[in-house]
Amino acid sequence: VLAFDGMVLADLATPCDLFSRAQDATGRELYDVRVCSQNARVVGSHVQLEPPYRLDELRRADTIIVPGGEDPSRDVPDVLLLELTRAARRGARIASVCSGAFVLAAAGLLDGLRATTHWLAADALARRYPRIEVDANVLYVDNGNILTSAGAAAAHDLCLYLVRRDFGAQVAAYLARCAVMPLERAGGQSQFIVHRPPEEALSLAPVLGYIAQNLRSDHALETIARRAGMSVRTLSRQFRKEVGTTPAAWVAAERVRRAQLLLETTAMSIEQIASEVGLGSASVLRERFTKTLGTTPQQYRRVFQADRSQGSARAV
DNA sequence: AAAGCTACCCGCCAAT
DNA sequence: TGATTGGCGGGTAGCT
Repeated sequence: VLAFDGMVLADLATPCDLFSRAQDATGRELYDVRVCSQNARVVGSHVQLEPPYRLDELRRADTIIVPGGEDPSRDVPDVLLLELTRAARRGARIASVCSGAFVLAAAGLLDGLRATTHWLAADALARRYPRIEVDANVLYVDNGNILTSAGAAAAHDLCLYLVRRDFGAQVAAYLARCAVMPLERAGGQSQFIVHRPPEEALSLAPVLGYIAQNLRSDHALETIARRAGMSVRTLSRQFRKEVGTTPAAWVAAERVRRAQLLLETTAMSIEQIASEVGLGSASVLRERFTKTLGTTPQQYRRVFQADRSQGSARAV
């Protein structure tokens, strides 16, 4: 994990905490986390740090995490960019958090790739580096060895994703539980972007509420449109504008989210839950579940319920 | 797992 | 003239 003057503390701390807490079934630590910096002392706006490693550590790292800087327009030292490009050339995995994408961009690592950053900085990134395809809607983007993620909390999502990639959903799910985080958040950044003033944003709220209350029943696009008092086409557009997704996608996500809740808090059978959330059968639930969360319902339940019965001896 | 089919999404355009 | 709406249809994601 790279530290540099002016970095955002949380962007640095989150990967450190999450990765170092990752362990397999036998309790073995899965990552060797090292914080490195150019100089012995790093100045943040609230703390001064003395990271134990220097930049040459970047030559050994399998994965390099680059935090965001408080001022993205501030130039990072050339030597740092040099080490990053060098690391990229030898095939190291490099991931940025928040405005750390600007550092990767400055090193030329994002040219021609899809990337994300904090939604407030997305325009600036796109303007400054036209060769990057900036997507402000997602929490993170995976290009294989080059990854970028959105604002501070998305560091959680990114790290959990990496752990899942490296060691599987079980390990990641345990970590998520420790951090009191969902394994995967649906909806991307767009759910946090304010699309319009609050009063107006309410226009779809009653319909959304109704659907959430009646998940069991069928929610065809046309039915929703009628309930909202607008045409199908207009509903689709309004939905995109206010909610950030499409109606069908939102309903589907809502069903899975409710299923998660029921798995965590009840002893209902998978079949019962499927019908409760409006999914045709247990197999449909299963498929939707693995597709969006990367775990099976049973696994999810086991992991999240085990926590309750054990107490939280290992929790934070 | 494969396949057919339905419903959805979204670009486009005309109407308001 | 610009903004919004509603309908159409092709391509397709997802359900049975």
